[in-house]
Amino acid sequence: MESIETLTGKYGDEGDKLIFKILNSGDFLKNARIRKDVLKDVTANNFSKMDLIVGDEYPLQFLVRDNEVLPYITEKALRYDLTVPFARFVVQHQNDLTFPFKRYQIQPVWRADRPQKGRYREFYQCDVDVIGSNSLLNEVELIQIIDEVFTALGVSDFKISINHRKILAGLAESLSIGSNFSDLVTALDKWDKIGEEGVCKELDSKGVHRDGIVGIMKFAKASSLSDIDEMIQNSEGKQGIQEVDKILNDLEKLGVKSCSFNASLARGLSYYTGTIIEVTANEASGSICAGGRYDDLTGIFGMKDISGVGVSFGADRIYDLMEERNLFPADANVSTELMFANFGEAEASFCFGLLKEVRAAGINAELYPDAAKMKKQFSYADAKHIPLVAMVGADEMAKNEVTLKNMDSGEQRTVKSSELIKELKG
RNA sequence: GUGGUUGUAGCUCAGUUGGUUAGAGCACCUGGUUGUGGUCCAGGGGGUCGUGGGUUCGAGUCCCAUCUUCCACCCCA
Repeated sequence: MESIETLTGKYGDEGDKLIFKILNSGDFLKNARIRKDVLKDVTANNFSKMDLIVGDEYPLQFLVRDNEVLPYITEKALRYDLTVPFARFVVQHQNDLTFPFKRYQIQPVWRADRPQKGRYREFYQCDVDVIGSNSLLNEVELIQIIDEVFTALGVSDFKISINHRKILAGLAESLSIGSNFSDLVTALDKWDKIGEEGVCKELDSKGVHRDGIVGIMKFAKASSLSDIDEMIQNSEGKQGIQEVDKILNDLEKLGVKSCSFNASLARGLSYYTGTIIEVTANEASGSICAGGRYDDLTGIFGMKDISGVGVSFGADRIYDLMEERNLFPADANVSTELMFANFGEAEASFCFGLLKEVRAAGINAELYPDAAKMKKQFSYADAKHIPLVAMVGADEMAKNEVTLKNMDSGEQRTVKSSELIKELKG
């Protein structure tokens, strides 16, 4: 949970609407006020939508505008991402941290959106950030992490795209459309989805002039840095090109092949100022990891000249993708390696001693909690894919033995309980 | 936020032009097996048909409202 002012204004206009606001606790209307001049003139006499009146009640929205009352009734919100709260944390604890400061964080975030495929109201982000260093080595390292993660997970066709906000800013300046910069960003980012025609249409509707649109189209179709070099003449844009060039060169030396420059990558979040990164594996389900460099985020909270860069893995989308492609190993849900069957009170307490020893030896084990019928206990072990079941009934207990059953082959044999761990380890 | 869509057993779904006691598969439970699962056989429990109104002799089926689900847009992990 964050103060609402910590979050607003960092994610763009649309982003602000998607922040999950929390109604003040207690008598939340106590301090609510609304200016006279924004009060909608609704009275019983001039109310034009009488059909909307239900009995003696009518919707409050006809009386007040929500954006006018909102500041009075909500002062907290659920975190929209992990980056902005992280920046707030860094500023708050700046005296206790050593810079460059690195951290990872895995937590849920919330979006006040209508859920749909690949989009959740609550989902987990896994963030990795380095704050307090301008070095591009951080970008290189983060991209290397992304490459390693998706390779390890078996997502074979992932693609890492990078671009640079300074290149985009340079483009906007070169084309004299600086005032439409955010329109450029949101439109360009849809290139893969709605194509050239769609992007043109959107830019046109936002009032971008014809020459600007032509320039943007040429830019979006560029496939390499050298293609855009001549389109961008100002120093800011040139710096962006140089930075991306260096990152790509370093990655090549490291043998990372999954990353490439993508002119149409733009990213909507408004706090990015440098490199921007996005990972896709299946275009339909959107990005599964994204991030970038932000120069001013800590500045907003009162700590100047600290640059940070980070990426965020979308855990739920990655999970969906892996589930869809059957990438989870069959033994992923095997947690118990050995189950002691329960034959009754005396046998169970005997097994409890063995259970402690087995666990101390690093083997995940459990004792069935009830002295249920064997059929039920074995069904349980089977359903949970527990590979071994240990049986200690009256006979075994008397002889200090354990009967082990291999659930896969069905074989079973009896060993001395003192040999149990050796048997399991071997 | 805008447009559409869905709702029947724990899950996936049938249910004809409105007509007796709303079905199936899977899952679950019991027994066949007194200390043995994954197969098989026999039997069993479980649904105010999302909710609230209405039309009708009669509503899972038609009408209205409301909630919910999913999808697209916007935007994003």
